[in-house]
Amino acid sequence: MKTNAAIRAEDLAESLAYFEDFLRKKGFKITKTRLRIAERALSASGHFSAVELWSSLGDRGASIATVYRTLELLEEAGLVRRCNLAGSSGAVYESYVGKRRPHGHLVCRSCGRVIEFVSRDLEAKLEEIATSHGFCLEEVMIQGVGLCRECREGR
Amino acid sequence: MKTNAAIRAEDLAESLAYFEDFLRKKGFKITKTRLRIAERALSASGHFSAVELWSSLGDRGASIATVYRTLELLEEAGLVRRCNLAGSSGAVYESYVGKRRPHGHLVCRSCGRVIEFVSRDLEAKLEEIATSHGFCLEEVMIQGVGLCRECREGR
DNA sequence: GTGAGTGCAAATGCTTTGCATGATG
DNA sequence: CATCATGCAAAGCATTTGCACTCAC
Repeated sequence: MKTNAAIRAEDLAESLAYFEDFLRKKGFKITKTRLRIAERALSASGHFSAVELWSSLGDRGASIATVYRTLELLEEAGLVRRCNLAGSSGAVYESYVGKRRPHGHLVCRSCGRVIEFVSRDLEAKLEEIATSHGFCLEEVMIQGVGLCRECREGR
Repeated sequence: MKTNAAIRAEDLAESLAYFEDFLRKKGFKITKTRLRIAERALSASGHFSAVELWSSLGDRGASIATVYRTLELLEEAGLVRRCNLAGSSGAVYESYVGKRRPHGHLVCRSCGRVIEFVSRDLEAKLEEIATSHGFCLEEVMIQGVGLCRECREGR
């Protein structure tokens, strides 16, 4: 699992502090294991699976069960997003540190590359559609599947 | 599994004929089992899982393995779409008979209800974004998660 | 010290696969 | 009658759960 060199140390620290607050407010305990998992998850670049995160922690890091349990907490805290990218069998996660805005994904069905994009127009339009159905929109998942430039041009 | 009263018999027949053609062209065999599964899948209303389809066929219908294998063929033929709706653990499928246009879903996180919508604006916008990234868009999955009118108004 | 958190291993649920048998072109 | 399709059961994988032990508060 790659960690992001571009992530600002202060953003990470802020998010970790936020996570601690979240745990306190919910009456959950602040444990070394939770913080270890949170730090790794939040500083990840790109998308990662629970198993990838788990193995990147190495021995004595945490058990896979606890990784799943902690990722759920991080998601609840709004610090991490779980998404089902087309083509992958399981769920993948992404850190929201430094980019809280919702965004969409373009997934290349050939090389698996994921391109992220943000579009207020798209969000606004979907919000409008939801409202017209009396639906209260909380989360948006927009995904396009196809071929990226590199794969179209013969790699 | 519900079958759709609103589906037109001629649409279904046309799609089944198309599936047979597809099988012939690909050199696959046209078997009773495949046609049985196809007919049920194509005439379904709403979303259904492979297991739901399988159990709706009853004894002597088909094995679950063959249901999966046939759904894959139907998807390849473009007659059925497989989608990962938020909240459900496995994949669900939907028939494209009578509504070939791509469409999005609003999924209620409380009752699981799925509202379908079609928006050319949304599609066009996503197409535009993809193009600007040199990405060749083949398939679109748009999903909103939240609360439907009924659940917001206290069921 | 007490209850929540953790690791472990077993259980689960969905999906795929290997292989012997059966049906299709 | 040669293949491909099917059923069955077993395997696979991601994820969840039960339970005894450990740690944070």
